[in-house]
Amino acid sequence: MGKQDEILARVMDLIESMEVGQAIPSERRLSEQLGVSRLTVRAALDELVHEGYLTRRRGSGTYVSRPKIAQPLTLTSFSEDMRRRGMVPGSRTLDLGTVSAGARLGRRLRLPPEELIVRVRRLRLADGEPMALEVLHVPASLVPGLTAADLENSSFYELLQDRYGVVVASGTQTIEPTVTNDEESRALGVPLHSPAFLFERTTLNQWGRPIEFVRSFYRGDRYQLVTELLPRRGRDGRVGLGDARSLSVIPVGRSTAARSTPPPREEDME
Amino acid sequence: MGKQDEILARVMDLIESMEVGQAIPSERRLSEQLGVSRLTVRAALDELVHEGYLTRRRGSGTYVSRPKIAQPLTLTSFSEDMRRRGMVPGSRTLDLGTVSAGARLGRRLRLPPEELIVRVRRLRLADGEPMALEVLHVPASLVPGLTAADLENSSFYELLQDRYGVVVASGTQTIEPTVTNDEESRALGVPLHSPAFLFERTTLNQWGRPIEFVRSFYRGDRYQLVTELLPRRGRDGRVGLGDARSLSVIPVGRSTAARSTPPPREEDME
DNA sequence: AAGTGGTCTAGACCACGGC
DNA sequence: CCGTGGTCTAGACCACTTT
Repeated sequence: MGKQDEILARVMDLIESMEVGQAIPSERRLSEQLGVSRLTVRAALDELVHEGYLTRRRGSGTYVSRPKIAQPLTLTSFSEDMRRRGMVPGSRTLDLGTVSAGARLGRRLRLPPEELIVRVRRLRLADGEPMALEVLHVPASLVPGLTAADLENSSFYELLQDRYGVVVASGTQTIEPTVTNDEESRALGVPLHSPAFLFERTTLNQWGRPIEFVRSFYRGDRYQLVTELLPRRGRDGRVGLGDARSLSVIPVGRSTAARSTPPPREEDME
Repeated sequence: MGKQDEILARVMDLIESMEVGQAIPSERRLSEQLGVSRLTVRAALDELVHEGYLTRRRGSGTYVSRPKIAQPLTLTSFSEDMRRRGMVPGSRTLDLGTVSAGARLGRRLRLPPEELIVRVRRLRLADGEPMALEVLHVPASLVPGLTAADLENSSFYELLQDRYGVVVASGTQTIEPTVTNDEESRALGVPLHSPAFLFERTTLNQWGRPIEFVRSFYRGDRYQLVTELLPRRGRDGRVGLGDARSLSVIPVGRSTAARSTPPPREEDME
């Protein structure tokens, strides 16, 4: 564990005992008090600024920011995301079984087609309402003895780490627009052919081996992606909008009423 | 312009003259050759690594990477994005007119409802094929004398900066899944009720004043969002997948054939 | 053993904000 | 004016990869 991480934790504690808008001690003061160089302090603060906990004002100071409404979410932990939004997360396992991978899944998980995988379909709920339908695929050899109950009460990633010693290290996720089919509509409680996000995520462990492949259907009427666009100097010195950092998935809306097909949306601006 | 930016440009030039997989000079050598400290070199390389041009291997060296298939795109410059994909971008202005803002647009652009705005509908093409339908709204006072021809041949942001002295500084973009309506289907050449991304972007200048509000409909059969998920230590020291950095918009597929409604998609894994 | 990236140090100058 | 964040320097040690 580097000093930077230690500093980060210390400052995080400090922030939590402070009011929004208050200035934290200056970088020089912190480096002195904590016995590290200013650069080390800065590196730690950089992270907290990037994550939205702090705001810097040149010539003035560094301030505790209100956790942004569109605070970056993990894209991976549904439960934590919902809790951060003040909603009560839930999970209902629809079915769980072992099947052979087949060609397509084998390719995604880099397994021979005859290898066994555990396939779990589950419904993700927020405040009791269906938000997403998730189909999880994991090599069966990785999770011996996995039951539906295991998934109801704890994070799958925590389970992987604590019980199976599997550590997630990286992943890739693609996002597409789609419309719900018959089965998805029923599960999510939306009209047939409603707009939805299709997330496909492949997760790797520390050695680059695929751990899981997940397909999730998120209700389009309750989910929005938000990105903040930051300025970026072009190669020619020009300024434009660049990196889309801090992609957030935010639940929106409240209506539970059934809708017609195709679902209404805010009319075009005229 | 800081030294870091100069170094960045120098290294960028260097990279372009090298083969993928070759190692660039070590950080120490670069700092010596370029007459700056190693930290400055590192800061510059950090950016290039973040943008995917370079890969670091500890104990070994820093290598030119193949521009990733899912190289981070700007989300804002359609033309540049398409060129990076090796496609020929195009733009066809469907109509351009001046209307009063009204309540909703006025709110988005922070203008009184009676204020005039320029509204432009244009089709974005790649290799001659429609990819997206874009509706652009700009306060009329910002862009006096704007014509359809202006938009055909140059980037709108370049135009803003060069002719009108308006500098984009930040922005927020939301992304939703939707289905195309009648008009959008015709414009994009896809069946009615095809899945599509709806991007809504509000762009601000350096003083936080809204410059533009853009609604774009991207064909769901040609576009995918890709995010890389990076590990992130939790506050409790646990490791999970965290920040979704480098959101990319990538065009996919090639088919131009009309499809049924609802459009087919890869069948569910079984 | 030599060279690499990863981290850290102690100090410096600059541009900017607020007094 | 002084204190702030933003940038840069020259040097150091470590863990790691390569030979």
